[in-house]
Amino acid sequence: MSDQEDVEHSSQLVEEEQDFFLDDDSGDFEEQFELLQEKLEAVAVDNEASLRHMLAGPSTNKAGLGNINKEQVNKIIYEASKGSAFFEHEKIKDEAITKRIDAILSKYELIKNQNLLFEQRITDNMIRDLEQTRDLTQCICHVDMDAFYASVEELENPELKQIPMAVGGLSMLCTSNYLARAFGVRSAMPGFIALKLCPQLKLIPLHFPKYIDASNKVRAVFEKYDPNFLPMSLDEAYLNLTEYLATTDMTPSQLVEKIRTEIFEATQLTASAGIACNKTLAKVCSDINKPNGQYYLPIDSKSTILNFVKDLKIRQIPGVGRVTERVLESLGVVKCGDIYLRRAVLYKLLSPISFQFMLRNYLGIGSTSFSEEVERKSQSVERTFSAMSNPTELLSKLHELCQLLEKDLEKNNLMGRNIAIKLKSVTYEVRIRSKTMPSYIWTAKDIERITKELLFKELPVNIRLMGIRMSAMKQRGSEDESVRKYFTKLPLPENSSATADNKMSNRELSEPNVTETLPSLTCPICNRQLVLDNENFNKHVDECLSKVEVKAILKDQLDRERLDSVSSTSNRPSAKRVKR
DNA sequence: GGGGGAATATTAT
DNA sequence: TTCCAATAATATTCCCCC
Repeated sequence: MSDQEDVEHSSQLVEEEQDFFLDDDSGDFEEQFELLQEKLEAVAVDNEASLRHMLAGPSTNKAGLGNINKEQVNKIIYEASKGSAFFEHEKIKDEAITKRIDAILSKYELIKNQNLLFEQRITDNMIRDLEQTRDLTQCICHVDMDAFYASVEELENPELKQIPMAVGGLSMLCTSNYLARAFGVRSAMPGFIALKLCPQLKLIPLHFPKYIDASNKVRAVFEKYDPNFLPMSLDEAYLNLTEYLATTDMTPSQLVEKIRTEIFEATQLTASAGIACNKTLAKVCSDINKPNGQYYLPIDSKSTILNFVKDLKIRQIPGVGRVTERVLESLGVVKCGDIYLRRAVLYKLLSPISFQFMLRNYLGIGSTSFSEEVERKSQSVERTFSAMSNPTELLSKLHELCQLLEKDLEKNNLMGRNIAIKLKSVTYEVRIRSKTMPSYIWTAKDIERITKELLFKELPVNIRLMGIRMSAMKQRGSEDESVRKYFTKLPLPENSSATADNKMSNRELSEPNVTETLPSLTCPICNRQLVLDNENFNKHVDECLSKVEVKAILKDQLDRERLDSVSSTSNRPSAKRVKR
C-alpha cells in the first residue's frame, strides 16, 4: 500500500471516529445522568454474593464455559470452604476491597453533582492523543492451546478422554478436560474442592517434560509464520502475521486455520486463536470461540473495532481482574463502552495510569510490540508446608530455600543487591521484608545470612509458606565493577580521616546502608548497639544468630520434655508490628 | 511536599 | 478427616527523610 493511500485511508477513519463519538454523546446530559444513576442502583451491593463470586475463583467468568448450574457450583464451593482459615482470610480481603470501594464512592458523592465539563474536555484531548497512536497496520494472532496439560495427558492415555479429569494435585489444579469443566472443575481450583464438585474426577499429576515436548512442536509451527513469535507460556503465544500475509493470497482467517491445522497435525492437539490489530484484542478474540475455534476482528476498520469493544465486558480484558471489575462496576462501568460515558468521573477517581489504561481499552488500542529479551527483574523460590513455628525448623527451611535460589541464580548467571523474605501465616496473611545491600551477592551463604536477619526480626511466627526473592539484579560477569563500587563507597575502617571529597561523593551516590563514618548499628538479634564496619557487624550478627539457634534448640528440647506447648519464642520483643 | 525505597495489592499463567 | 500453588511483573500505598 502506498503512502498516499495510507493517508487518505486514515483521514477517512478520523471522520468515522468522530461520527461514532457524536453518535454516542448525542443524548442530553440530564438523560444520560439518569441512566447512570439507575445503573448504579441496579448494581447495589450484596456482600454474600461478592464473596461467593470471589471464592468461585478467577476463571469463573473469563472463559464462559457453558452455564452449567453456576449457582449450584458456587454453593458447593462455598459450603466446602466455609469456616476454613482460607475462607476467613478471603472474607477479610473482601471486606478490605469493599472498604476501598466505599472510599471511592464517597469521593464520587462529592463530585457527582459537579459540572465536569472541564475534565471532560481534558479526557477528550487525551482520547484525541491516543487516537494518534492507533496502529491498524499489524495483524496479530493470539494462539491458546485448549486445556493444554489435560489434552497432552489424554494423548498418552486415551481413556482419559471419556472421563472427567484434571491435571494437578489435591491442593491445586492446573487444568481440567472439558468433561470435568461441565462439573464446574476449573484451573486454579484446589483438587479437594474439585472432588466435591465431581467425586469421580480423575486427578493426574503434572508431567512437565511431556508438556515441554508438545510445546516445542507447537512452537516449531509458529516459527514458520513468525520467527519472532512471542511465547507467553507453554501453551500460549502471540504471532505477528503481517509479514507472512504480505507473501500470500490467504486472508488472515485462512492463514490461522492453516496454522491450527498444522498444530493439530504435529501434535494431535487443538488450539484456539484470535486475530486482531493488537495483542490485547487478539487475546480477547481467542477466548470467543474456544475450544478449537478462532475469531477474526477485522484489523483495518476503526469503526468495527470501536463497535466490537463497545459491548465487551471490561472483565474480558487482560489486566482487568476481579478487583478492578468490582471497582469499575461500582462506578457504573461494566462494558468498555461505559468507560466513555463515565470518562469524566473515572478521570477524577482513578489513578492516571489506570485511567489511561481504561481509555485505551475503550478505544481498542493496544500494544503490537514483540520486544523480546527483557532482562529478568527478579528470581524467587517459595514453598508451602504444614504449619511451622519452631525456629530450628524455620531455619532449616530457610537454608533449603537459599540453596534452591542459589542454584536458580547460577543457572541464569545472575547476582542481586536486594533480597526479600516472604512469610505467609497460617491465617494467610502475607509479610514481605526486604533489604538492599551496597554490593551484589549470589551465594547461598550470603543470601542465608541476610534472610536470617530478616526472618529473626519477624519472630515469633506461625507460617504455612516461606519464600525468598532476589531483585535489583545484574548479570554476573560484571563483578569487578560491583566490587570496585563497594570499596570506593565503603570508608576504610581504620581511616577515620575521610576527606570532605569522599563525603561529598558518598552523599551524591546516596547508596543505602553506606554512611560516611562508622555507624552505630543495632544488632537485630541481641538489640545491642555496635560500632563496627559492615563486615564485622555481619560477623557479629552471624555469631549472635548461631547463639540464638542454640538457644532455640535447647528451648525446643525443654519444651518437648515438658509437653507439646506450641510457640517457643515469645520472650523476644517482637521487633516491629506490621500495620495494615 | 516530594523523591525514593519498602511493603502491599493485583494480575496472569 | 483434612485440604487453596509457584513465579514474575507492575501498580499503588505507606513512610521516612531532607
